[in-house]
Amino acid sequence: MRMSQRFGKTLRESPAEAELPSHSLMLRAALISKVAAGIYNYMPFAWRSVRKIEDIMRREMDRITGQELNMPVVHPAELWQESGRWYGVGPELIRMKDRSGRDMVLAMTHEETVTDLARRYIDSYKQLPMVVYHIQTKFRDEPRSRAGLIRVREFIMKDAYSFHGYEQGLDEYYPLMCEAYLRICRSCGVPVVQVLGDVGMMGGTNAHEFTYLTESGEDTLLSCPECGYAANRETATIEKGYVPLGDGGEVAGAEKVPTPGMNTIALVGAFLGVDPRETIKTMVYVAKDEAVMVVIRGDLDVNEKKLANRLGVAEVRFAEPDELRARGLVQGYMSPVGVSGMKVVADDSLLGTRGYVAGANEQDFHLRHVMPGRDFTADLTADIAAAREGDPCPVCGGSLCVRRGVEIGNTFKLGTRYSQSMGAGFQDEQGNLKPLVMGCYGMGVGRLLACVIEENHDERGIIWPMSVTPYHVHLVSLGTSDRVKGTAEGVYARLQKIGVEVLYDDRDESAGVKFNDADLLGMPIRVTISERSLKQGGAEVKLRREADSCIVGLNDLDDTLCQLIRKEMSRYTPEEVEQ
RNA sequence: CGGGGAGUGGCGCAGCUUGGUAGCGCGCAUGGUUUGGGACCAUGAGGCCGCAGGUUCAAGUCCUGUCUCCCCGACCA
Repeated sequence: MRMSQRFGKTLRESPAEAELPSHSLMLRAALISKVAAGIYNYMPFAWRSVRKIEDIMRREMDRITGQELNMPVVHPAELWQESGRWYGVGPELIRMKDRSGRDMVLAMTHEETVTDLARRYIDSYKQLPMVVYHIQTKFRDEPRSRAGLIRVREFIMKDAYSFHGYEQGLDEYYPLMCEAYLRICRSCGVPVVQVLGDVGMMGGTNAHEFTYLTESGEDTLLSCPECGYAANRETATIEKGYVPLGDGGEVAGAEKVPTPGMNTIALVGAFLGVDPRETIKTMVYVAKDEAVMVVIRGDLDVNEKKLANRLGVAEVRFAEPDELRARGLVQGYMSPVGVSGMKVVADDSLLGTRGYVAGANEQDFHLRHVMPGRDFTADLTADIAAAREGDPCPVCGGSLCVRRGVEIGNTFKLGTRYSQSMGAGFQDEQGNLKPLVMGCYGMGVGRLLACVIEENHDERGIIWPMSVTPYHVHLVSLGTSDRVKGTAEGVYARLQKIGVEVLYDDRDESAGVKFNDADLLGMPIRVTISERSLKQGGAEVKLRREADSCIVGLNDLDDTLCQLIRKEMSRYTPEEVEQ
């Protein structure tokens, strides 16, 4: 490729809209160009990288028996009505009508279409397991796009789907996919951590996210530096410990005590001389118009996402003060003791026999010796506690850290969520009709590209990993003499002939312009041919990621470059990644 | 959807307070001199100042509405 003919040119200044390095560099290097909020053109250089990333994904999917196919972007609404998501998913699903008035949707994911395929073509256990994938456009009308390609509305995704006869089959296959995901990211020069994820609206039983850790990420996760435990904030658990009875005796009967003005856990605890762990915190949430009383040990906080999941609703909100008053509840002095007509959800931190301080449902009064199970009963007891910085790790008890990251991929054990609603079954060895057990696995191509740059750049520009670089070599000629130009042209032709991907800066620009563009564009190897280099014996060869350069004789140049490319490439060849 | 900010040649910005010929840098075109870290000189091209109303003799500038974009939050497989 000749720079003089390149479609797209570099910018000296970063466009005002860019905040993240990856966004700014992609705009300055003319890798992407915005069409609308969250909708981008991929320019030729970026597209070359995209294709290489896709090929890495293909390699890894094929390696674990994936079969590539292609499913459409526009789906008939019927499929989504069958799965139920036509009714459950909000405005992020673009709905439209075709010319005959038929309801259609723009694909935001492909569980429906792939399940439709499975029910047509999978009949027997003999065909299982079956794994298909495609790399294709998705559209999600997100409320807010941000940060260039990190979060967009239209994007390319590699999504794979596996079909199994039994849970056990999925359990056996699932780790292979996780390993493939780690290998893909490693091959692209992006370090990721595998974290426990929330199953969210996808349904299913088990999920992981593959997250690139960066402060500018939008995902929050908790990780344990001691043992490596890592989980999304929405699903992270903590070791809550059990608070034994102070005196080891029996729990006395509940006793009302005056606590004037003590309307927070901290105030009550200090006033009565008890640890917050010996108190019950009571809140009222509203889930789908139903008020729910939520209790948790006083030192802990409620994770609203966990609570919503437990209640089977999309979201919960804090009850308004007048909603509390309408039920005769006094803010700051609430508890489930003596309250009827409301569902009570208790965090499992309140399990066990001991007395707590709780509200008396009366202004300026609390109760001592309140015992869950005796003085009130919960309709549902579950883990609804929020994991916070410094909380004990559920695995080893170490101190959890809050980290931010970008979710590049995710894996789900879907189970029979879609096969059941859409009637995708198979016959087992006994001839019984069973629903297919499914897994689904997504990975964002553009997002991964953005993370490649986010991870691999310096203040001068991009530093492409050899595995996904648009071109292997950036050939720069300096000066306009026939000798220099002729030599550079010859090298350009020869390298192309032996299969090296060369970007040749043949422009009549000053050295500064060319070097700065080379640094910004970031090809891993730069080859400079000038009067000076020829005088020194050949061409100057420099790695983008290193400061030093060396002179290589023109006769040795081809071999040297091929070796260098191979060596650089090997840095991104995945070894077996431990599960 | 809530809070904040911004729309002026391709990019970065000034001009708006106090209405009166639309400017600067980069980029682009042509000619010349340059050529190892964003060269220089000269001459040019390119803008319904987001859009629509209104006020005014006169609106980039004042008023109203509207659209779009960015950031934070909510949301998000």
